[in-house]
Amino acid sequence: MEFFEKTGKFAIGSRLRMLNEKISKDAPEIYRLFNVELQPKWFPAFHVLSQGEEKTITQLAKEIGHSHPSVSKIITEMSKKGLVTEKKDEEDKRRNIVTLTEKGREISEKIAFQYQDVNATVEEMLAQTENDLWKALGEWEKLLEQKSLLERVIEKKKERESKMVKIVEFKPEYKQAFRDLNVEWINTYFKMEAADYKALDHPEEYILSKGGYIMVALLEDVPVGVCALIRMDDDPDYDFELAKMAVSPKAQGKSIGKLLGQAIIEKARSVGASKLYLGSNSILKPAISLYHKLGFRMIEGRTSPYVRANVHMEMNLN
Amino acid sequence: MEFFEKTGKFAIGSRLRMLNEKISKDAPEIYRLFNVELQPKWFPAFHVLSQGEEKTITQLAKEIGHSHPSVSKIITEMSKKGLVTEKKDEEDKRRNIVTLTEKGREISEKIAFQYQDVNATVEEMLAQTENDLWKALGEWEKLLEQKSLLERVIEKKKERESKMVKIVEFKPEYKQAFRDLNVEWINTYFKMEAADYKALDHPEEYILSKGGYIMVALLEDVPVGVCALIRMDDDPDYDFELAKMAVSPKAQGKSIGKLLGQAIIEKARSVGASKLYLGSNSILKPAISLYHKLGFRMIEGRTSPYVRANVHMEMNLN
DNA sequence: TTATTTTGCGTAATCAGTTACGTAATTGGT
DNA sequence: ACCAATTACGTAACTGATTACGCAAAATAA
Repeated sequence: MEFFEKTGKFAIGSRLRMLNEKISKDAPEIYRLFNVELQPKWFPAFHVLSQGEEKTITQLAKEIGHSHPSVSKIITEMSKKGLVTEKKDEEDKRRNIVTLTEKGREISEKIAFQYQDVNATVEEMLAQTENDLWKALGEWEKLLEQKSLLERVIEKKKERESKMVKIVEFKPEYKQAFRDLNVEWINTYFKMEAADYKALDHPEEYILSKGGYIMVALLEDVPVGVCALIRMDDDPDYDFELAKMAVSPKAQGKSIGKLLGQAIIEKARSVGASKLYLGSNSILKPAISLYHKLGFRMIEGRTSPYVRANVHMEMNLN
Repeated sequence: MEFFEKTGKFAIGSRLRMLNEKISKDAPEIYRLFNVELQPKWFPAFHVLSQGEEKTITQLAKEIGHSHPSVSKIITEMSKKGLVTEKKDEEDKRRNIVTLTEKGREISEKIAFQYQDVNATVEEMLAQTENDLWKALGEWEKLLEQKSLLERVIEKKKERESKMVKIVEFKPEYKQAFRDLNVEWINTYFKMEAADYKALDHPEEYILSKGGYIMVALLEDVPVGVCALIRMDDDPDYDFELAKMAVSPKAQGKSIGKLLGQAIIEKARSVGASKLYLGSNSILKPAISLYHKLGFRMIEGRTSPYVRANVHMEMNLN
């Protein structure tokens, strides 16, 4: 299919489907060729049963990787053709125990040649190709077991998007964004406090001029996240408080908080700080989890000028 | 899936289907993740249209490798969502010309990132495997284009079965089979003639004792085909007539005729014959085609003791 | 022991594709 | 110039799978 060469890997699902279709279109003919009165779709269940043991519907479903209603239907069909018998389990009356009949066993012998020839054909085809389809399928099954395609795509998306985010130092033109982004999230969870207004309305005066820092995350040159490092003159244990971290809800899911956090910690380190403090609230689970990832640890028995702070964390920079 | 390791290559169809299923289960989520209001099944048609040109239903179907009713449905659905417009071709009023709308074009821009991320994800997965699934799929498509799975299996079957056929010299115990196999086919197409009875009822007397030969094809020690080499004393041009070739209808499709023919020609050669004759009838197309394959050429203007012979062939053994 | 949860499995609805078929328009052969 | 064959495409029926749902039996918890 030329189409696939043009669309690229995006269409791998379609491609699998179409190859499967080409192959399974021949399947009924092949059964007819060998005079085996079996529908191709019966094969997986039939094959498991022909190993000799009796099985329940759900056991079969699990082994062949189908849904149980699918197996249920298949077994009813085979039962009608006299290939299997169903009987209720005496001990557990919900169970439907399926066994191959005499006729079923005869067919399973007859199918051996077909099995052998098809296998040999496929092996021959595999030998004629450079890339082993069979092994490749196995490898993909394993990869997808470890992590689904969706999860992988989510990661890729984040990776790309976080590459588009730039972290820069505060400039006067970001003053409005610094205020707005913070006001937005504070108001969704809490109420603005006096200390908030001071710092957010006058960042130069209350943060920067006192030796603090503000970093801004830009997405396509638009500020979408901010974070501040505020000098702590009142407590000699700490150099800075990490505060005023806010990310626009529109830019969520791009690891912007993480990037900002990493950048601001790097900044603290570069100016010689050795210990940081931060106050947060226990209802902000994702934020606290982020702080943990950045290297902060919980501490007990501190107070903060903010009413909303009921969780206290610190981080050593050495 | 452990199941596939147990069943072997026979289940390659199932395996393709299941991998496809795992992948396509994630597809709608991925579209949602990127905020693209497109159904996964629309993608192939959508992608072709987003290349810019307008297309008819059948053109689309051919390009994406679906049936036209499938495309027809997909286009109606997309049309309802305002992604495409349909309009009748003025020149050929049967044609339904499909174009992307403004909204469709917007989505096609939005999808670019999704496309890019999914592609990158798949590439990454391919890089993590030893056997390249993508290339393998391409190779299989090519192989199946050249020769379908069914054709390949038929060949394999013949190959195996012809290995089970043994060609042996005549023994008295095969006398009945020699007669029955010939009577059966002669009576289905023609009527038995006097010359037939002579040779078939008394092969020792009329064939072997005059320096002729009979070969028998055995399938699991049961005679399923016979063929004779009859001395031609009346015509100095030829050493033998190849005659009385008969294969049981139950054993058709196993190249038994070919094996018998090759064996008897080999026999003729080994006893120093240099030219063979045979007479047949023009309605026996497969037989004549077999004689051609064995090396016989048509000749004109001969007669034969058999009424049914209206085709005459010969073969040089040098 | 009794109430709740889990399990086994059958039925119904849905889904994404297919083949079969019918109709109308166009093309081609005589 | 006309009749037959071919083409475009929509509708309907079918297919092989799935998810959703519900009931009864068994297992578990209170």
